[in-house]
Amino acid sequence: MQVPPAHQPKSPALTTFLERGYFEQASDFAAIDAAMTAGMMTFYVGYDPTGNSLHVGHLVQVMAMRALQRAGHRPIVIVGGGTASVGDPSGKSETRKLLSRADIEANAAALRAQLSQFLHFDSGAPNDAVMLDNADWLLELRYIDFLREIGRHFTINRMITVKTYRDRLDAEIPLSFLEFNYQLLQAYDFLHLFRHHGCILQFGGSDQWGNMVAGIELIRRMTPEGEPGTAHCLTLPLLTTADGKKMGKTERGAVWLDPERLPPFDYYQYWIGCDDRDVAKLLRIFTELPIAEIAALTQDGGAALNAAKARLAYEATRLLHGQEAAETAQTAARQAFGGGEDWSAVPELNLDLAEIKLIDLVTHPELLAFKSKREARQRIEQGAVKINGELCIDPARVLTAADCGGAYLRLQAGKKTRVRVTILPS
RNA sequence: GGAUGGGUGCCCGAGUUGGCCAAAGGGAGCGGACUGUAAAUCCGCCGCGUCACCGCUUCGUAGGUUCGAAUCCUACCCCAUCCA
Repeated sequence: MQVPPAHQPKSPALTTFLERGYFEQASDFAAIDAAMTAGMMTFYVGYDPTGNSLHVGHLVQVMAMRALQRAGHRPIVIVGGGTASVGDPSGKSETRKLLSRADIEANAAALRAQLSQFLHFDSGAPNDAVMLDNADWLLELRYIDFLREIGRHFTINRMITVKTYRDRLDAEIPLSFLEFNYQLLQAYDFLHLFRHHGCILQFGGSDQWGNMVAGIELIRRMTPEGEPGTAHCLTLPLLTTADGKKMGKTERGAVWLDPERLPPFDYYQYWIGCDDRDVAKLLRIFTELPIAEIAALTQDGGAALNAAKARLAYEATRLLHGQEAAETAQTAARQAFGGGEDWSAVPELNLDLAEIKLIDLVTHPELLAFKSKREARQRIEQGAVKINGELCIDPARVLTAADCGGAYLRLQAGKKTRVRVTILPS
């Protein structure tokens, strides 16, 4: 394990990694730098297809891949269709449930769609990203052959020193043989990619360190004398916010990249609501603004940071959802939170009703500004709700089409919720 | 398998001589004020409802005693530590 040397790396890609904050540690910093300097390098990142959407917590890795691809290197995205049926025990305190093939395939498709926002897969360039499913080579493995060829290179003595296994054993939480094999399979993935796709670098979160190193060692042992047998890995930092929480988690749940789960407007708001202390860091990691520009945006501090946050939110939203969505979100945010009256870009809620009580509106399942009527009543009475800019403290107030002033009603509930409501019986 | 301690609201954690307990305190969260859609601070809320002092459902699960139970009894489940 090496930390980056004091001197600057030679490759643009690694330079970017360092200055933007994607780098944590590497197996051999100088060798990776050399490989990146030499020309197009192939690297890979693995994903567990256990969910159908990525969230902001995954985004550092995505941005890092994007940076490397922009620097001319070739990403391979492994979707762990094979390993998902085993389950990575890393960072998990419990044995996880297994997924069906159909789920895995659907999740893989969703993953590819989201990554396509950040990486090019089909541009025709030599460094187009490639997505592979490790089920393609893992499922056909034959047990005895695998044991003889791969298993012989691993010692139990060494394997149980890996932190993720160590922790499980120390805590005496059952670690099944199935899960124990995860490391071998991931190492085998790396070997497969090394041999068949010329992949020499893997990166991932620091919880993947042990698995990645296992791959490097396997490759070294399996490579005949005289052939280049080096592979490398590096880890990305786990981001936390200034108040010590994991990036991308809010009380309302994860910050999803899927617009069906989290509309662009809310995605934009997530970024703009960040802590002052995090702005510069977030701009470096989640946007592609030049470092000098970021410095200029954030140098004044104080209220001037709001401009930087707006830029952060805009850029981050643009990368994920495109320019149009980003502009819409920006316009909507300025109107809704800046006291504007033109809410045409603000998210809307259409009600096919003649009338609705304020308390019912605010707890409407699609809005859920407050999670129960009891809470809603209290908040309304505390002055949390404004209708068309007017404070309304009567939970029983009845709203009709007349309140929409011909178009829509501007509802603000608490600090975050801004919705354009139309009440119109069909 | 045996012994002991323990399971309380989102989390931590009081409460177990039965009523004053919807349950102290802290944290998180939410709302308001102040600000800059930030932080800090202050005030308020923080089980649910057709809701000010009313009703309903909560203190591992299921029964029981009692006018009344988180608090007592019985069985069961789970957790921690120690012994075998």
